[in-house]
Amino acid sequence: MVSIVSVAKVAGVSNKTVSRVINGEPYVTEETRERVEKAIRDLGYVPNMAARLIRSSRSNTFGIITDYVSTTPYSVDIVRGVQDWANANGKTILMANTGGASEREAEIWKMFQSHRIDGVLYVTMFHRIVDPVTGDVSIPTVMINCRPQTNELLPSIEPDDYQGAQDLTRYLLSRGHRKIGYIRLNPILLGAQLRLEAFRKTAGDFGLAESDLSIRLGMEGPVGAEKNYVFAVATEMLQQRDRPTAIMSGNDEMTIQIYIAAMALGLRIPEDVSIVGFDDFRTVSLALKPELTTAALPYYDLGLEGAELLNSVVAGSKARPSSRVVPCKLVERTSVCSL
Amino acid sequence: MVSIVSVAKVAGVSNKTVSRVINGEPYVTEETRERVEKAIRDLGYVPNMAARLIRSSRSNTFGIITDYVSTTPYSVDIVRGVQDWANANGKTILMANTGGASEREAEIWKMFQSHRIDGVLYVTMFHRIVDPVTGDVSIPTVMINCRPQTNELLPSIEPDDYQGAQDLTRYLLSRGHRKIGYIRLNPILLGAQLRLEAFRKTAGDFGLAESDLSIRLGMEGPVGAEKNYVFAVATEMLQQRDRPTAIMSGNDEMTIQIYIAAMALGLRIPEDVSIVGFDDFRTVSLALKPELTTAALPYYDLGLEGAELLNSVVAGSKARPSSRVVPCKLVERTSVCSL
DNA sequence: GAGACGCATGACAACGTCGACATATTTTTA
DNA sequence: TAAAAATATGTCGACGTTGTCATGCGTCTC
Repeated sequence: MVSIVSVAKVAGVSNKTVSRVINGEPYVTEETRERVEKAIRDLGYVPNMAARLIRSSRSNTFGIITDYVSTTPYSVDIVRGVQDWANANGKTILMANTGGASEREAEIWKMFQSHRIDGVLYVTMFHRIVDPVTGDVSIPTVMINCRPQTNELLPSIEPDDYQGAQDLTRYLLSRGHRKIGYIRLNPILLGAQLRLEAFRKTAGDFGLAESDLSIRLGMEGPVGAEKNYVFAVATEMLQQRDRPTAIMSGNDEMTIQIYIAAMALGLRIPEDVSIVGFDDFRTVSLALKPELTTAALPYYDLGLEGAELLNSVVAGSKARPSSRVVPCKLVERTSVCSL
Repeated sequence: MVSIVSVAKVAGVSNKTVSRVINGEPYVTEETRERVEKAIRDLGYVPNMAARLIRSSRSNTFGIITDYVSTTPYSVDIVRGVQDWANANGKTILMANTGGASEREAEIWKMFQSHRIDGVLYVTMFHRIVDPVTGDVSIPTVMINCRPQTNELLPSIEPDDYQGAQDLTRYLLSRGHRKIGYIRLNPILLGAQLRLEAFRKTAGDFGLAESDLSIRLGMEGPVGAEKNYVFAVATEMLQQRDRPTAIMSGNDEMTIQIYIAAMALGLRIPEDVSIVGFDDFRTVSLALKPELTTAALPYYDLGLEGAELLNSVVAGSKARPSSRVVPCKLVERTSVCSL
């Protein structure tokens, strides 16, 4: 493998001078710089990060530790956000995935440490409360899409589920809907509670009675092996004499079943029932006809800002706000009509 | 940072002995071994990979380079497969994502080289023909879900789209369907051609005439900005007097629109139209009611086997078959009826 | 014209680990 | 019981890089 020494030999300078050129340090004549650069090109020299790390003990690498990538397609965008940030800022990304196993998690932290990672992004695929199992390894960490339970507060970045659901509820209210159904997400998800709470509160504040709200559970059970009641629940809800004029759904995925339930009953969307989702999972929200009005979860931004935040934590700026929340954006399409 | 030297000092042995313990080498008394292990635990020592690499020039790291992770939720499972393999075999994974930009791609190869990566997994999110832009960097490489165009044959692993579509077609034929509609994937995808070809050939061999097949284009245009005709095309197809009794869809995602089109016309699935998808993208295939019969793309296995193959390439076993194909599995659910 | 200064370069050590080789101790063998 | 072999441990240097310090040379200042 071609090293700094071979470059130095070819360029007829000391290896330190080559190092200077590589790192753009001052005090190198234009002429030597060119000679060195030519030698680098000719030999196809590429600096060895490992050697660099060993000297400087800064790896310029962040680790991402995720729970269930890809069992769920949702929040992969977080990872993309992180990668784009890393790319733009010359950092490298080491990725590992627990699959939900906590033994595995401790191993990963150890592995990260053995690579002398500068910081860790702890990413969950569902918005939830978790405690990282670090196995007595301590590396600067930022939590994305989740929040630590214990008080050893790690900084975190989360989506604003509450505000998203609030916006959607207000949107429905502003279109004149007064009887609204709500099909709940799996309650083990933090978003489920926040969204429901926002719905209840907003509708209540507006003046709707509990009886105007038809709230039903759509899913429950452990992640990856949920029981799914959505279709049945939606069918039931829409068969009521006094059926809601709009249904709000825990997420976009669930709206597929709501659409189908409605259509099977001969109801038109949105003329007979309006439907809104949550997430803006475009594979679904754009495939449904009429296209789905929903609240976009800011996954990509979560990743981007999480990396940024981690970077500042690593750089030593402390006294950071412990938790930051990123708003959801209402995406208006055509699944809601005005009454 | 605690190093092998500090451990040696605490345990009262030479650093070489510590090294021996860490690497499980023979010729260490049980007693010293225990003393060293205790010191390691007490100090929380973790070996420094960078230093190891610098000595042995084996990084034990694979790089994954992907095009569009997460613009599309499909093939993230490939990545999971790779990660699981890496995990089981003590390898580390460095991930980078081009976003489709080839300048970026060359940078990534350079970055990989600077980390002295052992091998690269070149992963595309759609089955297609590509030429890696390595920028004169050469590292052992395996292509997953794609195949190189030029003759500088890199080993590759691909899904068997042809066989998958063949199985689905046979399945429909065996249920008595004799007029079958087909809504095509975006033709820029390799899978689109293979699947269509298999459909045509299988139906033809069975004895169906071209006129029994109603083949229409569902999508076209550049990835990420496709034009989507599926809903319109499906509606049209189902309004024909002589409409097909079954529709085969380019992928599962498209079937959402087909379901909705059918239901909007008052047709029942599967009594009035049978529908099959492709991919087994479970967010869709399980959410649809009736649940979708489809062919599962072996993404996870692609990743697993790709990593395995790369490993053997790196280890120097050459003369490998240049391209391996992994079969798709037919997943029977309830969206098809027998006539 | 002598010291001070700025620039350009080089020599060398050190980072953490492990391979090659050396040495010390014990066990086996003839 | 001496020589040979096996076991246990240590010394030292090298991997590729960069930080520290030293050196050489030209220019400026008083």
